[in-house]
Amino acid sequence: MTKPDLLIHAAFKLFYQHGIHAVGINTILAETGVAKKTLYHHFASKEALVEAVLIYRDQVFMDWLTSRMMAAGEGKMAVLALFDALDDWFHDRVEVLLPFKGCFFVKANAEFSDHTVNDLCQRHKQNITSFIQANLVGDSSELSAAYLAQSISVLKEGAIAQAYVAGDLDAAKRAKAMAVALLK
Amino acid sequence: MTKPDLLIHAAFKLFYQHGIHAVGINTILAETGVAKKTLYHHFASKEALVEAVLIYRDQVFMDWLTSRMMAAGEGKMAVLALFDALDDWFHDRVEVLLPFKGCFFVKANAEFSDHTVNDLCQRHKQNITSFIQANLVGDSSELSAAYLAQSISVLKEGAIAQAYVAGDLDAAKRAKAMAVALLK
DNA sequence: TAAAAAGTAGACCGACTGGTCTCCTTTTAT
DNA sequence: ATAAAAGGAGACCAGTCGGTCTACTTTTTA
Repeated sequence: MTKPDLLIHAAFKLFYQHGIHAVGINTILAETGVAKKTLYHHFASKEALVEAVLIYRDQVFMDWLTSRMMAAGEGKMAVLALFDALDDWFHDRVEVLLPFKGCFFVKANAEFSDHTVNDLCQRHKQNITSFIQANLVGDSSELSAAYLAQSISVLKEGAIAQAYVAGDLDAAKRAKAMAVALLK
Repeated sequence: MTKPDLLIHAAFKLFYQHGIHAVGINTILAETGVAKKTLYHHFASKEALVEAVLIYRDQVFMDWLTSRMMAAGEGKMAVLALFDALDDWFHDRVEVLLPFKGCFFVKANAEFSDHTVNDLCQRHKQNITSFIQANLVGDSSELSAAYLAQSISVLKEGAIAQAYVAGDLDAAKRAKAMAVALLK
């Protein structure tokens, strides 16, 4: 693994667990054994590393989610599979996502205001909603695909937040039941 | 207003907007004009102030929410009024909650791990779910009040997260529509 | 009115932050 | 083989962090 990737992986793990402001650059260095000079050779600043971490997590999460959804079929089947995937995530059955600690983008977004980080988080959320919507167009429904996709997103966000903050690890199952009713 | 209250108000405003770790004690002092000694006369540490702020916000939020729900009637009517209240909050029509910046407890929870703060956030969420549940017991339904209350909580959390992170300010309206279907 | 409590201003402290720099070694590519 | 790039170890920097302390003033209370 290249040094930048090594740093991004370690940084994500620490940021995800303890928060971004709570983790100093020196902690990441100590964790990886990488020299400070090397870090600043590849990243202009901590901020740049944070952004790289967000982009990395976006890719990992989207790749995982899309593959899980596509494997389940098309249209509504794919959308409902989203909640099965979430359920696996909450119960730590998805290694690539690391032990469940809520949504990294929601958490990162909470630590900044009027910042590039916020844009990256918003874009990540919009990407997911767009992907859901793409699976819904064409399906017969009196409700528009856009409206349905946004509703599904509400269920998805709610399940994640409820599972993490309130410790309700079965939130995805309830969210799925509501999604079934919505898409029927 | 007493000094402790003054500090708590200003601290909440700053923490809510910029994050807890991002706001130093000196910023709060400068904002309020209070002397550092006075702050440490009333609070043992920044941590103690943070906890006081969480308790304060819990009270303000719960008072507002319960009064909005009770004013709408009983049972399902109260529960559905929750989403109307959220819609007002998202659109900055609720002065006591300050301009909408997402859920303070979700944000605070994101900045700590294995900490008193996390317990306070979890308890806040559980209090709300319990209150919802209390409005649902007795209502005829094949689903238990506990299950319904948790589902409503998923919708509520989802609406807040979606409104804040994705900028979908009408998320409460969609959540309400799903709540109507759920409680029917 | 006098003692006690609460408040102010700000110097000061050690610890830590993100970031720079020097010196030296290892790896890579031509 | 050799030059360039990447990496390591860590001293060092200015700034900021939470928190303490002194000296003095204001407010409250009995």
